[in-house]
Amino acid sequence: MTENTAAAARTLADIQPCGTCPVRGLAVCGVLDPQELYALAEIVHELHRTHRQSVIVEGDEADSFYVVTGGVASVEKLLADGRRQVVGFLYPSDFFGLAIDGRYAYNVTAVTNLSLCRLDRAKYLNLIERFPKLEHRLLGMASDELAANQEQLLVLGRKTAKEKVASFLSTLSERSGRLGHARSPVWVPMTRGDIGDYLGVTTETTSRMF
Amino acid sequence: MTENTAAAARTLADIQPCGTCPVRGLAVCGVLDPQELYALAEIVHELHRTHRQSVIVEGDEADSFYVVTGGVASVEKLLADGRRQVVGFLYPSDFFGLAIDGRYAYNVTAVTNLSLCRLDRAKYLNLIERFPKLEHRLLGMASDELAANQEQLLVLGRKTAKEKVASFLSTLSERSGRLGHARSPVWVPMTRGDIGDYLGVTTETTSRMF
DNA sequence: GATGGCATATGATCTGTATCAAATGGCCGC
DNA sequence: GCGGCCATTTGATACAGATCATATGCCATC
Repeated sequence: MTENTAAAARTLADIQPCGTCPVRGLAVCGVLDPQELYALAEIVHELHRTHRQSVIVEGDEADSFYVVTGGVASVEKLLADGRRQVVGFLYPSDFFGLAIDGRYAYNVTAVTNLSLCRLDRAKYLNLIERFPKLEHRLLGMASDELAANQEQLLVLGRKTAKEKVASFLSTLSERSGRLGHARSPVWVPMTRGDIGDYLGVTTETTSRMF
Repeated sequence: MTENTAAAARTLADIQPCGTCPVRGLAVCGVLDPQELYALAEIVHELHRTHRQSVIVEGDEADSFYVVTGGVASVEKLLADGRRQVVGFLYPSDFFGLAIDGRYAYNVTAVTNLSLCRLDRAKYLNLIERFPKLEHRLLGMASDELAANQEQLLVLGRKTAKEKVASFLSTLSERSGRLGHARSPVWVPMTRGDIGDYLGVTTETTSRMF
């Protein structure tokens, strides 16, 4: 791969914004080679959010897929009386936008300053038909997410508050490592309230366990 | 569709065991038309289990996919000290076998008498290359499962014991409807212990809430 | 530099569910 | 038909974590 880097970089730099995307290798996009990447870059729109701004809202018509390119977001579900469950945190290279019956079943909200790519759903489905490996990759990522969710079910259902916080920190640490950052100390951008709502405990309990 | 049924049935009856499978339309297999189904039927092995027998064990090498054709199974994760979290219940037409790093991350155990199809993973992946719609369907089913798991995270993290049992029963009822059975009364084949381990409460609490 | 709004921390009390303990009833094997 | 094994139910008590209350510190805004 080394001898190709210089040539590939010249080509890639021309494909905007995807060619120079910092998370291309890790995201769905990583399976496309440079000439295929053109097709993707054509349907990509960049967008940005700041703390607490929402990206998608439960019940919205699901017309897009998204990839996080920078910052952290939370995926959350709400109960009618205001109780909130944070279902997961999204980091650079994570995607979201899968839907049930054409609608999103969760909110996605910016935790920090957030950069995203939006992909028009119909155009993306077209692309998938041209490049089946995109769908293969998507299934792989969905499968990973499924496993992570199952692990989180174990945490929520069967662990004590202290164990929950420990699991949370160790997951953050592991993810930090996967993204190429230090495994320790970990950067914890979300509030105690966010963490509590992720772990199924209160803000106070979260604070005490830290 | 009506005028084709007789002709198709003659053809389908020849494709064993898939042609006469009771859940073919609902499972992954539903996207294949009769001549494609031959290819699937060739790699399918049927197997059976009874109450409490295990199908796959956490850590096993993930060399197969499975489809439930009859009965109910539980998907569970264990902690070293024996605490158990039931991550979901599998009904006819459900599939399982997705893996992380080539190994299963959960146990699957028969709740009732259970019938399954086993698909050799490598052969199945070959089939997916021949019929990309198989992968598309798999992604759709994984996406549904993801949504169900997120809903369950909300239940485990934020609902009271009484609400948990209510959610459980209403999910069972809905699933029963989707499989073409009565929505009420619901058939509850799993023990109070299984339900408790699914809802993150004890057997006693489950019993009291019923 | 004062003011208001959050996030966090920490203390006191309350409560939902766990835990411990029997009792009951159904089912299977002998 | 009897004995033993489970699943389930029900009761009494304990405790982890919720709830309520207050304090502290940090910014952002004026």
